[in-house]
Amino acid sequence: MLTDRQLLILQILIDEYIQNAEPLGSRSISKRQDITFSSATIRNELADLEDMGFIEKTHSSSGRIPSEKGYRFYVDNLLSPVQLQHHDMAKIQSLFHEKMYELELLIEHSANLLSEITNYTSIILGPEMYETKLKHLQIVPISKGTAIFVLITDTGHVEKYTVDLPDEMDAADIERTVNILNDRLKGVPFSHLRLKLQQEVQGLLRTHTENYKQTLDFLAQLFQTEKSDKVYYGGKTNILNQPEFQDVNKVKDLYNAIEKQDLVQRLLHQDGTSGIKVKIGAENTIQEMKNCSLITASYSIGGQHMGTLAILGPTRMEYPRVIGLLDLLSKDLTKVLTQRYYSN
Amino acid sequence: MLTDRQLLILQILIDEYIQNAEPLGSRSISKRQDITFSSATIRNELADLEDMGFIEKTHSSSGRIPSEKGYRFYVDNLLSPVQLQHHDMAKIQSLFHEKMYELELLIEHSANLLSEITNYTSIILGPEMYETKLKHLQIVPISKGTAIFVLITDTGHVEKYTVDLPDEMDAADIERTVNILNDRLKGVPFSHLRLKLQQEVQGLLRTHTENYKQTLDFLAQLFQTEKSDKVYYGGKTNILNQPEFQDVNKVKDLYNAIEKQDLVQRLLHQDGTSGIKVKIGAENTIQEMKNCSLITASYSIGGQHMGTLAILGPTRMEYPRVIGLLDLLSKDLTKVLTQRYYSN
DNA sequence: GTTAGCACTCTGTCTGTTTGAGTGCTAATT
DNA sequence: AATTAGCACTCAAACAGACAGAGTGCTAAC
Repeated sequence: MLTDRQLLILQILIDEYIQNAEPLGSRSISKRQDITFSSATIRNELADLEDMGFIEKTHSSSGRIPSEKGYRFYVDNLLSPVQLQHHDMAKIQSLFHEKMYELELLIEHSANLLSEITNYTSIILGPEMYETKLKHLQIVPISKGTAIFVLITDTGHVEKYTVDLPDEMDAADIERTVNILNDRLKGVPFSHLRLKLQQEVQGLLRTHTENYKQTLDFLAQLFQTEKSDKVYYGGKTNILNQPEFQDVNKVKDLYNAIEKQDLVQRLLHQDGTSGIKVKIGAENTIQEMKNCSLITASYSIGGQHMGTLAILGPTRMEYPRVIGLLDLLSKDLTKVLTQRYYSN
Repeated sequence: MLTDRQLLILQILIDEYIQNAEPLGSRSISKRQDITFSSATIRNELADLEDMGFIEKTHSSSGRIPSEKGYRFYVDNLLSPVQLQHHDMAKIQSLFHEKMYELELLIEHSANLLSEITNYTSIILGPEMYETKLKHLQIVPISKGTAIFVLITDTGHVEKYTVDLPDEMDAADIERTVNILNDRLKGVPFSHLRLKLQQEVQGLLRTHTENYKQTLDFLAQLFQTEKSDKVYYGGKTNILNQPEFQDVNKVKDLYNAIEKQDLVQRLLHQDGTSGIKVKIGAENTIQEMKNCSLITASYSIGGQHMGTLAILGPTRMEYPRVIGLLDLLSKDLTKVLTQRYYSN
C-alpha cells in the first residue's frame, strides 16, 4: 500500500513529532541526513499521506502532525523495539532485589518506578484475590453487635470487613465457628469459598453451634461482599508536564475521570489477560481520555492472571520505549511473583 | 488603631475580594448601599489602609486587594460567624446517620464531604492508633521464613505487618506465643504495648516456649515499627477551579508538595490538639503553599486527640464559612466517635 | 519522476492606539 | 476640619495593522 519512501517519511514524522510536539514541515524533513530528496518531493508525499489519513494539518499552511490512524499504523507496523537505558534497567533490578515483603508495597513501588522512568502516569490494577488461597480467618467482636472479619491470603494480603454480629452469638459460638471455618477453608481459593461453605461447613455448623440459624445468616453476610481490585497510581502530576495539557480545564477533566476507580477498573480489566495492548485516542471508551493513549500489560502468578500494568500519556507518546518497558516489567513481575507465591 | 470606617471598608474589601477575586476600587465600594460617603473619601481611607499594610495594589493604578496582614486581621478581628446552609447541614447529618461501620470509611467520607461543601481541597490526618486499645492479635505464617502479624484495635482498625519468622519457631511455638500475647495484651493501649511486653510477657515466654531467645527477638521486631498516621484527601482537583491556579506550573508545585505525606503529616500535627488554627500564605512553612491558606481543626475520642481535619485553599478563602464548617464537623465527629468507641 | 520557483496562507509577534478603571492631589464645599 | 468634586495621570487590556517566517500547493522546467 505505502511505498518505502512513504513509510520512511511517516516514520520520521511521527518520531520527530513525538520528540518535539511540533508540526513538521517538508523542509525540516528534507534537511535530515537520511533524506536524499528535496522538500518538494516530500511535499508531494506528505499530501498523499494526508489523503490516506495518516497525517493532518493543524491549519491550512501548517506542517503535519500524525493522525490517530497514523499512530495506529506506527504502532502496528513501524515500531522498532528500543533497548532500555542501562540506568532504567538497573532501577528495575533494584526494585526486585530489595527485600520487599509486602506484595502491596511491591506493586506500589512498581507504579512509582513506571511513572519515574516514563515520565507519564502509571496505573496498576490488582493483584486480584480471586485465585489466591485462604491462609487464615478470624472473627473479632469489637463492640456490641459489631465484629471485624479478617481474611489472610497466601500472598500475605489481609482483607478486612466490618460486620453485624447477631446478639445470639456468644464468644463460644464464635470460637467454634472460626475453628470450623479455618479447618475447612484453609488452602481454598477465594473463588471456591462460597461453594465450599455450602458443601462442607453448613452441616458441621448445624451440629456444633448453638444458634445454627443466626450463625448461618451471619456467615452468608461475611462471604457475600466482593471487594474490587485496588488501583495504584504513580506520577499523576506528570500529566502536567505535557504540552498538550497546559490548559487547566483539560487537566481537570482527565483527573476527574481517572480518579473514578470503578471506571478505571473496568477499563483496565477489559483488555484481557495477555500481551500488550495499545489504545490510542478515541479508541479509549472514556471521553476524557480522547487525547490520551493507554498502554496495558498484564501480570500473573503461575499462569493465573493477577492484574494489569498501564501507562497513560498523550497520544503523542513514546510508544517504543513504553511498550518495551511494560513488556519487561510485566514479565519480571510475573516471574518474581510466581517464584515467591507459587512454588510453595 | 483603626477607625470604624476603616474597619468597615476593610471588611467590605476583603469580603468582596474573596467573592470575586478582583481588585476593588474606591468607586465600586462607594456604590454599595451600606456606604454613605464618596469615592474620594474612600480613596483617602484606602491610602491609609495601604500605608498600614492591610491592603495592596497589583499595579500603580489598580484597585486594592487584601495583603496577608489584611487577611490575618480579618480572621482575627472581623470574622462574622456564618450560619451554614441548610443543605450542607443536612449532608453532615446524613454522613453520621448512615450505618457507617468502618472508621476509615467514615473519615474518607468526611474528607469528601468537606471538599464538596467548601469546593476546596480537604486533608484529614488520622485516626491515631496511639491510644486505641489492642483487641486481638494474630501471627500467620505464610511461607518459609515469613509471617503476617495482624493487630486489631477496639476501633475496628486492622494493622498488618509482614515479618521475618525465625526457622526455629514452629507452629506450636507460634500458637503458644500468640495465646500469651492475646492473654496479656488485650485491652492495652498501643502506647503501652512495649512496656507491658517487657514487664509481663517476657517471663511467661521463657517458661512456656521452646526457643525463648528466638521468640524474643522475633517479638522485638514486631513491636518496633511505628506506623505513621494515614492521610486522606478530598477534592484535590478543586484546586484547579481557583483563578489563582490557572497556571499549570503552580498547580504542579502544589500537588507535588501536598503529596509528600510525611511533610503533610508534620504540617497537620504541629498545630496542637485543640481549636481552629488558620495559617495564611507565608505563615505556612511549606514554600509551595505560600499562596494558600490552611485551616485546621482537631477531632478526638473521649478527650484523647485522634487526628486533624484541614482545608487547603487559596489565601483568598471563604474563611468564615470554612471555619464554621470545620468547627461543626470536628465537634460532631468527636461526639460520634466518642459515643461509638469510648462508652463501652 | 523529481525539483526549482513562486504565489499564497496562516500564525505569531511587534507596535501603536484607544478605552476604561483606577489612583493621587488640589481646591472648593459643607 | 472633614468631605467631596474635579482633574491630570497611570496602567492593563483589548484591538488593529504591519510584518516576518514557516509552511503549503501548483506549475513548469529538468
